[in-house]
Amino acid sequence: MTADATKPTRSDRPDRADRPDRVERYDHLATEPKWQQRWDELGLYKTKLDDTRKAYYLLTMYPYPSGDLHIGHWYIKTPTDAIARFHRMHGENVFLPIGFDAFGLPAENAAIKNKINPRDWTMRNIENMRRQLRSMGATFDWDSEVVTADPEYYKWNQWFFLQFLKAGLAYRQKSPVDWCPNDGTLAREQVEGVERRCWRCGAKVEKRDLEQWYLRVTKYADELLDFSEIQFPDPIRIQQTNWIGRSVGAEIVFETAPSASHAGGEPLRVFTTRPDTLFGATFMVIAPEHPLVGSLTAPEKQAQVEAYIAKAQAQTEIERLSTDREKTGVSIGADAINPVNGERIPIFVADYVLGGYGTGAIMAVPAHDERDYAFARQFNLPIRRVVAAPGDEAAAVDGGAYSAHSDDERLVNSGEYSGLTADEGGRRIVAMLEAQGKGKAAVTYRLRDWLISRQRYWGTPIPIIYCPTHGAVPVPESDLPVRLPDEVDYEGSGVNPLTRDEKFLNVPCPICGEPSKRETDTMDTFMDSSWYWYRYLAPKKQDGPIDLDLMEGWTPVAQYTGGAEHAVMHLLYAREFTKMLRDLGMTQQNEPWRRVFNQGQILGMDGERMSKSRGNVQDPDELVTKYGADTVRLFLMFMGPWDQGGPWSPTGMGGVHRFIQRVWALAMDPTYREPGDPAAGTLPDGQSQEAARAAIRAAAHRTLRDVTADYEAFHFNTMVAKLMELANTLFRYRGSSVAGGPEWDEAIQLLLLMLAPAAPHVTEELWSRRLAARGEAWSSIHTARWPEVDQA
RNA sequence: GGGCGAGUGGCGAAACGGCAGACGCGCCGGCCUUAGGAGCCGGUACCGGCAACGGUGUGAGGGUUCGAGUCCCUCCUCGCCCACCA
Repeated sequence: MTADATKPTRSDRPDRADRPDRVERYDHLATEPKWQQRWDELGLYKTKLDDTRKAYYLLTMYPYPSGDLHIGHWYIKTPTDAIARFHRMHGENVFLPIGFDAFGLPAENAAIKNKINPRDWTMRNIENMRRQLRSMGATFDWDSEVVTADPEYYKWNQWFFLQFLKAGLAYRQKSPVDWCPNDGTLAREQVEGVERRCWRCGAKVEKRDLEQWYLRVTKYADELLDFSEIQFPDPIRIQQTNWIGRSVGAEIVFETAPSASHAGGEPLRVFTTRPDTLFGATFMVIAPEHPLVGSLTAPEKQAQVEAYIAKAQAQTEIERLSTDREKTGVSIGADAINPVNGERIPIFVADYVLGGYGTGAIMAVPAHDERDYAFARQFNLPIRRVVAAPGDEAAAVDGGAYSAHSDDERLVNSGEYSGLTADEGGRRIVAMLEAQGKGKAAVTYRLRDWLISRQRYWGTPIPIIYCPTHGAVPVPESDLPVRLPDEVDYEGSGVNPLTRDEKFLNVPCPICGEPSKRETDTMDTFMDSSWYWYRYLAPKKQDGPIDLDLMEGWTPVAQYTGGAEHAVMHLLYAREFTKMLRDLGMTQQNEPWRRVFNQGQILGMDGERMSKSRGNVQDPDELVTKYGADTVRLFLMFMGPWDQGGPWSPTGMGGVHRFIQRVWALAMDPTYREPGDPAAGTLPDGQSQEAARAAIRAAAHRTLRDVTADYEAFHFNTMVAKLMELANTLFRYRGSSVAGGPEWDEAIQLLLLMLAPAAPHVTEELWSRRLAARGEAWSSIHTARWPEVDQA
């Protein structure tokens, strides 16, 4: 950068003009836009997808255009950009696309509040975010951009849904939602307080059963537990494993006993992980949602049971599963018969059993399960121990459940199975039940099918038409996309406006032409985010969602980076989606990505999540104007380990800024002697010239070795620290007899190359001056090759 | 409640099981300056000492080891996630 007359820098102010020893200082305001424009003109970051070089697909989670792009977005994107540049310098063909996760609830909230169209709100935010993301000098290939609210994108969500439907991977089922009489379905975050009131109108929130669409992802439960083709950080792998929650046990069929109000003989299936404790079952518990509750409940218990079910429905699953909560439940006035010994045991309905897990019913063994124990104590039910260590058989169970079983324990009080080990006894009991058709070995999962229906406007319409004679009819593929109407009137309420939109609603049945109604639910936005990186490869493709040839060459994605808050949901849904694509025959791939890294999250200065409503967002624009994009980039990498995050604090930004100025000074003016340095111009510790030259060379190559390793391991904070150390070392030699010599020159060259991925503008500027000074033709530092370590 | 992480100077943080605190901020001192909220050099874990040096130190308590910030157990505190926020 040459001194610009319109923008005086510190060094060329008039009162400085008489100071010839002053070094020209780096002016980010002039330099950064200049190079950004140059890179754009040269198309430096447009990826040729059909190139033969080694492909490196680097994917960063696309942002939600919330309208408050904050420093946290930069914290995510900046190191990713540095990784891209690092790989380019290794000669790889790097693809780093970007897009926007444009559907979702916040746009609707803003629309209702401010009476604007969600599309306008979203697109305005996207426009601003594009500008901000460009200002950081990131190497995104904008030609590949994807916006999920674009009909050309969501059309393919609909297409995928229809394929899944055909393949039997999608189905419709009733399931409960949180419902407000004024605002319709509510998200969890829209239900406030223990009172469970609507955030918008304060009305009491109810549960309502709606017909909703599911994707059959539980089909992949076992396969999802296999992580051999995907490198996850350990915590993510563990969280997904727990989420899928594979339990091995048995399904056992109890029968209801005859009573005054009931003939009996009705099968009641339970799942248990401990079939060995079947003789210890002293009662049975069914979930409030269990389909047989109504028919089994004795008339005199009816009122009590109904009241209990109503109460249970007002609670969240998290509350229901809380183990330190007092157990509640009511007897339904019916008994079940234990298939192993014919014993009659009472049936209760209790909320600690969930309708959605296992069979929605359990055999309760209070001696060997903590929850059953607590319930038994609460209701004075018998507790019978059936597993014990030798000599311990008679010991009472009163301190709590005794659930551990070790090798020296044997079954007791278990009829002909007494004396066997728990494992052996369990196996034989299951075998016996199986022979009688009263049970079988079984595996259950905590993972549930993916509920994709949302009672919202701002999402992908589910392409179904309900005909009075033909039922749920898929929209023909040729009629896709089912477009969201542009005109939308919320009438100040959260209720999905599609349900009132006559033009949208009324269509003929595709089969018979009779007047029919469109589905008004839209899709979960996790659907959008489950395949967007495939679309990046051919975002304008008209005749299909994905270019399958490019897909084979570029995916699985080499590296995916994003926030740890997505550990289970997005990162699991997307894996499921890829497996479904495979089962549709579109690909052979089993996993969407090869390697995933999770960065930490930048919180506000108050330690809370950054959001406009909390008023704790840090706007990156101010910082860029003040310090320059390079300083902000470097600071974000330097502040701590990338996977850690933490509260935002700009303290220390000045130190990074100073480092950049020092690099500038080293490269621009090696022979300058600092007047404030008593040792300026002398070699440290009375070193000989030869020793000094060797020391410079050793420092540069040692740094290269360490910095290369740090880039590879995403240890950006120590990478910056090591470059600072090298700069400090070089500063000790600045102005001395070795400064400007060949070893010095090599060290400067390495320093610039190593810094280039992290601080692309200042290094490009210094690089261009360096080439000019040598009379060499210009070429971008970002196309230079990463240097080789020479540890001579 | 459950799952997953994290606790190290005044602050952000370093540290293959091997001299704890690299690097940076802040602070203190010096230099250079008409000037300094610029730049440069030096110091800075804590307690004691002018100093050499001595003692104490990685949330608390136990354990493994020749040796533990690091590995194991118990506990405390904080953060993230728990299926309609994305």
